[in-house]
Amino acid sequence: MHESSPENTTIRILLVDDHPLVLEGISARLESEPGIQVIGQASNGQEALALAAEMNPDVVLMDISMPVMNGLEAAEHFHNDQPDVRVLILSMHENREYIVKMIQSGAAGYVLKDVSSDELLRAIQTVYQGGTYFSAGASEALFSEFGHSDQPDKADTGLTKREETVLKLIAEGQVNKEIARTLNISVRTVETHRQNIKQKLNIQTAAGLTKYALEHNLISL
Amino acid sequence: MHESSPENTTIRILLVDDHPLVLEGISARLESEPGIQVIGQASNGQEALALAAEMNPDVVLMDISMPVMNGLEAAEHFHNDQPDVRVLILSMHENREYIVKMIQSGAAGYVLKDVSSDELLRAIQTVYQGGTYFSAGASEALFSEFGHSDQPDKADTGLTKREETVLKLIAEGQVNKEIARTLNISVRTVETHRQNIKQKLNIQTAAGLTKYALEHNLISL
DNA sequence: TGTCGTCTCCGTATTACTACGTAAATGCAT
DNA sequence: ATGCATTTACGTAGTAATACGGAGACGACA
Repeated sequence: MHESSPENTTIRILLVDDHPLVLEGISARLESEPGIQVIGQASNGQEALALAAEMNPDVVLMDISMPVMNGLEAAEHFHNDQPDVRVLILSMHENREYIVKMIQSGAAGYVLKDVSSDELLRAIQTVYQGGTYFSAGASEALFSEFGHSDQPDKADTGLTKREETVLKLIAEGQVNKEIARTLNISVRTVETHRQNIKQKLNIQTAAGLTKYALEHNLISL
Repeated sequence: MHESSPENTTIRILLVDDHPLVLEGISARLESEPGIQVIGQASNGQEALALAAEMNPDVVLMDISMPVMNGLEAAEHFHNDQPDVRVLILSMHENREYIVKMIQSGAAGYVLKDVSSDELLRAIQTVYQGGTYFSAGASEALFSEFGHSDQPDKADTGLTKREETVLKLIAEGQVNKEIARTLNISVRTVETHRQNIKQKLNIQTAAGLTKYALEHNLISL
């Protein structure tokens, strides 16, 4: 990882935002902090990637919505091409989808644009040290989903219990004959269930059924 | 939320750990910090809940494994009964299951016991302000599960490029005829690919192929 | 140059699945 | 007890997929 005593080291930051005003504002706030150095600015993801390759920043502080290449794509590229760079997203969107996507794209943190400079500083230090930071709104949005919404909530499929059972077995890759043996019913019955399921879900292929089952948390990988 | 300038406010902390030594050590380290005040100590979850009800701490810094009532249960109780209290878990376990469970129980953060006091301080401030904090090891463990973690790591499948392409289409639910049209090849060719794929992967059904494709991140839901 | 792997295509026979339909037994609710 | 959904099962016909097989074109690499 990085240094063991980060407060003694200067964290080199690349700022990425398509609004010059925002860029300047944040830059000014950060520059006044000891231990923080803004080594570059970019106005879109493409620029950011190029600049980062040159300057090798510790942390990229980046907006999501940008022209040319948005923060999402950029984060992915960073993650693949320059994995040492920690990407901290600075966004106005409190949208769960966004946040989850960002994390999946390899971002190390997500702070909302209404945070105090104090909190922003802390976020930067956190991600710099390898941690993960979500500001209040972000973490609420995030964990209300997978966190403590108790169950992986099996959505209502409109299927009967038996049909769900059959669907699971299909999704797991069993053929009708195996399913019949498993459930101690005839192959014909399995076929009937299979038909009904496909009809109800409007899905044509076995592969599609598996995908459906996974999407709806009937089975897991 | 709380104060807007937290560095001017004293964060009142309740320490919970069943090892007196750990309790003292952390207490000493934290007390030397301005802005932090350890207002109480408890040696198990039950004590912690009782003490917290009296003293109304801002942050509960708590171990997981404890006698009488462990951190998990305690966190749940805090979440339900004293939701204003921010629970920060201090654990030696880097186990994903643990971390996920803690979050589901309403913990606001999870730091490993090997963190620096500097990082611990930052974690405390973060959760105090309503954020979520995971130290490096914790966030790695956490997000390797539900997100993406490091790479979507398209594992080596032993399949050729063409076969992977076909597999993707199969997994998406296309039938051979559609795949043939999509790729501008004959149905027979698709069949051949399909056979080779199944043979290589030792999978019998289309559903199984879909599952495989998902497991190996060839497609996503 | 020659071999190897890949991609392409086809034939034949068999098996699995689909699309329709029918219908009996069961359990649950009104 | 009657009605309704569910689960079970079968018939027939057709389509899709599989299990074998062979084979030509092409590029990479030795």
